[in-house]
Amino acid sequence: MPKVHHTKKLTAVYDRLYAHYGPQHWWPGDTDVEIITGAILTQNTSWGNVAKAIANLKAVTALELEPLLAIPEERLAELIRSSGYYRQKAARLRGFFLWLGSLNSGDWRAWLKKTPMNEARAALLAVHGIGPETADSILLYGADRKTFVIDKYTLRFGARYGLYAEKTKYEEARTYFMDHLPSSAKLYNEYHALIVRLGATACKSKPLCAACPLNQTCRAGKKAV
DNA sequence: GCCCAGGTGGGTA
DNA sequence: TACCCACATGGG
Repeated sequence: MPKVHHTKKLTAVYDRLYAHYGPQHWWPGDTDVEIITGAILTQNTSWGNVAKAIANLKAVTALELEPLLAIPEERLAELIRSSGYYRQKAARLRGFFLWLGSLNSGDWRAWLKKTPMNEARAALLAVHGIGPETADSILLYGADRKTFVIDKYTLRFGARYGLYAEKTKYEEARTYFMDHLPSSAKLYNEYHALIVRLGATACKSKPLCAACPLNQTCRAGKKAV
C-alpha cells in the first residue's frame, strides 16, 4: 500500500474514534511528576489501581522529587500497594527519580524538553524499569515531546485494522504511526488515548461487539453482533 | 475461582 | 531471536 493510503486510513480511523469518544484529556494527572509516577505505576496494571496509589501519595506528600525521595522505600511500597508489583515499583520509582534529579544540574525539566529525541529516549530506556512504553509516555505526556506511545492495545489495534502485521513489535509500530501521521504531540497524545479507550471498551471481543465504533473498517472478519 | 490490566527484565535454548 | 517466568493487587 502506498504511504499516502496509510496516512488516509490512519487519519480516517482517528476521526472516527474522536467523533465517537471525544477528547480523552490525557494524561490523567496534573503535573509532570504525577504523570511520570503514573506511567511507572500503570505498567501492566489497571488505571483504577494506580489512581488509588497516587491518591495515597498525594495524601502524605507533594508530588515532587525531593519529598518523594524522602519517603523510605518500604513506606513508599505500602503507599502504592494497590498498584501491584509494589515492592518492585517502589524501587523503580525511587531509582528513576534519583536518576532524573541528577540530570542537567537538577534542571531535569529542561533536559526532558530539550534533549534531542533519540538521545533522551535512549537515556530513559537505559534506566532500570523503564521500557519503551514508559519512556514514550514520559516524553509525550510528561514533556509534550513528539513520540508515539505503543502498548498492547495499539499492537492489537493496528493488526486488527490492517495497518501492519500481527507480530509487529514496539519499535516498528511506533515508526509506522510516526511515519504516517502529521508530526504533532497533540495528535499523538489524543490518538494513543483514543486507542486505549477503544481497547478498554469495545475491541476485546471476537466477534466485535456492536459498540465498536470502527465496525465498518475493522477486518477482524467477524460480522458485528 | 479465573482472567486480565495503559510492562519490564532476567533467564534459557 | 523467541519463549518463559516473576513481579502482585483488584475488578469483572
